[in-house]
Amino acid sequence: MIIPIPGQPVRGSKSGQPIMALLDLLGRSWAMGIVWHLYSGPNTFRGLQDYCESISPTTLNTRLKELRDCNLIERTLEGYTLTAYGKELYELLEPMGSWARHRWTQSFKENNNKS
Amino acid sequence: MIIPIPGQPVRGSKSGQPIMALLDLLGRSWAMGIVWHLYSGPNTFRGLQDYCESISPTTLNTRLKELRDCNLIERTLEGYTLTAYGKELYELLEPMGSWARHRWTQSFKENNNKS
DNA sequence: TAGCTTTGCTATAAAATATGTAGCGTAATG
DNA sequence: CATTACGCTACATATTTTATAGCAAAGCTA
Repeated sequence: MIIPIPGQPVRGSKSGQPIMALLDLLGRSWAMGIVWHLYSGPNTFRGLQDYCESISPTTLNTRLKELRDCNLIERTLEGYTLTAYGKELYELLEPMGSWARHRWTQSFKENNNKS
Repeated sequence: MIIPIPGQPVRGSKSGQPIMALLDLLGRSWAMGIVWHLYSGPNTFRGLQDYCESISPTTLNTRLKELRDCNLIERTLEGYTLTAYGKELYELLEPMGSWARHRWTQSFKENNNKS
């Protein structure tokens, strides 16, 4: 699996615009979920496996490697942890949580009238 | 493919927490790229195909259906367009663009010293 | 120190998802 | 009519993810 690094061609962008590389990275299964979860504190491999109910160890390991290579997480004595960059990214992701709960959920209620 | 709707079980969350449903939806290939791109204006199926250099029509069509079912895009006379909800979501995504350019890119430069 | 448990992870096969290519039906244009 | 562009479907192939088993290393515990 190609590691999406800004400035290098990635899935969906030959120019390797940073945002495209980031969307590629975060678009892989479980990537955002891992970042989201680690914000609540460091966790072990098995702990993450439990959190991501249906992730396979193969995929978890692949994702962890990618996120490490992309400077978002690192390993410490306490387990996998968000780096400073990872925390910054989480903080950008966070507003999506309340938006999803309050606004997005609402949108499904408006559509009873649809076909 | 299961459409991730808040409140219903989705990939990675039996409880269907809205944020998990959203991460599932946006985590699918090209989903974020489509939202990102449509913010610059309505576009046609073929226009989106060109933008997403390597997407197949099959996947594009699947993704468009999902995004429509999830109230983020709709079809108008001008082509596919972000809904008001889609625009709100884009605005949450937008800060990631400059973060990727300025901060994330920087993180790769710091790591020359690594193994 | 021998056994048991936990942890991080690999191997492998099967299932799910995405790509690549061809091309159909419709509508507009000439 | 013929040509073109559009939205999309079909289908075979390739890639990615899951599911399951299990191994090697480290930490108890007796």
